[in-house]
Order: sequence, then C-alpha cells, then structure tokens
Amino acid sequence: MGDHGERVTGVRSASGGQPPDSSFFDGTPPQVAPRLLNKVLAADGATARIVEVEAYWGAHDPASHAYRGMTPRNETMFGPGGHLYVYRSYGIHWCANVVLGPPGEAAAVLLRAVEPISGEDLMVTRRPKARRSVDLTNGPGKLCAALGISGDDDGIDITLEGSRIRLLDDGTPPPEEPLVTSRIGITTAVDKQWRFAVPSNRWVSRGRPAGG
DNA sequence: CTTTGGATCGTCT
DNA sequence: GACGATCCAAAGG
Repeated sequence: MGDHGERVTGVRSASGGQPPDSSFFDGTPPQVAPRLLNKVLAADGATARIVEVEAYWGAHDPASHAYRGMTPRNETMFGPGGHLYVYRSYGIHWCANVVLGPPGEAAAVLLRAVEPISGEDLMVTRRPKARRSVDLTNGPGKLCAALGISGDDDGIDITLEGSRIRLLDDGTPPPEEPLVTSRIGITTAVDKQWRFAVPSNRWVSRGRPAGG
C-alpha cells in the first residue's frame, strides 16, 4: 500500500464539488455520520476533507447536549438538517456539528478531524502553534480554528452557495469500511460505537490502526 | 513515545 | 457552584 501513510486523497474539481441533496441529512445520526466521511468542507479561502466524525442523537443519547431538551445553546440542533451547530468547548475552543433533520428532532454529527485540501497557508496563519501539517486540523477545536469557524457561524445553512461555510461532495465516496470506535472525551454512553473515521488517514485524531 | 496538569468561561443546576 | 463533545506544554521512558 502507500508509503508511510502519504495522503491518498486530492481535489477532484477546481470548485470542490456540489452540495449533497436535501435527503442526505435524513436518517439517524449513526447512519448519516459515516456518509459524511470524505465530504468537503469549504470555508472562505480554504477547503478540507472530512476524515473523522461522531454521531450525537438528542433524546436517545445521554452524551448529547440536547439530551435534556432544548436550551439557548443547543437550539440549532433542533432545527432543520444541513445547518451548522457551533458551541464553545471548555471555555476556550469552538466545535462544529452538521445538524441532521427533521426539525424538532435533535440530531447532529460532530466534525472531529479534516484533511487540508487547499488554503493550508491560511490555516497555518490561524494556527501558528501547529508544528506539522496534521496538527492543523486533527481535532474538533483545531479544525474550527484552522477554518475560521466561530460562534458567529452557529445556525448557518451549509448547503447554500452564499454561505461562508459549505458542505460539498466532490465525488469521493465514503470509505466502504470506516474505522468504528467509541466516542472520545465523554463520560456517559461510552458503549455506543458512534465514532467513524477514514482508515489509515494521518489526520484522524487518535485510534488509527497500528502498522499504518 | 506516554502521562499529567493548567488554562478558561459559558452553560446549566 | 461545578463541569465540560479540548488543546498544549512539560516531564519522564
């Protein structure tokens, strides 16, 4: 296979692709989450491929922010699919989720890691502490910083052409057999295997299979 | 490579 | 008043 895990993905079109159709955001979080792998996130001058996600399922999921019902913070999760739910983590970082439909059902997929495609110089500017390319975006707080995502972006529609943050499909299919593990950083519902990642991708935050 | 602890503040109880 | 869907630096193997 590839030498030392060099990147095997790339840009398939100059525009980065087109948004998924609206039915893409239907279905349960554990179903839709792995289908978000290898989709493209476009933010201002930068694009990146989604390589690690986690599913969160409102009332069914004690680890979800929406488990105890709607609050001012998690209101976006209860809205329609195809929007972005952004929250502050540990008082310092921002984390971003893709909201799933329908309205009234709190469902979302946390973006945990992305692989830079273009605009990496801009990401370096936004994350000056990153020493290696993987350190730019191999974590939920890191990728938001690298892509310039903040609380101002909470609630935006990521399927619209005019949005600052967009979700695009450039024709790269999700992995046939994604890496499946428990979710990271939570203390409840640790039994659920709702973390999904592209196998052998260097930008995945942790839990890559040995020997890659 | 791993482990440990500090930073820092909005949110909910 | 307590606790994070995290990140980073420092210290030890």
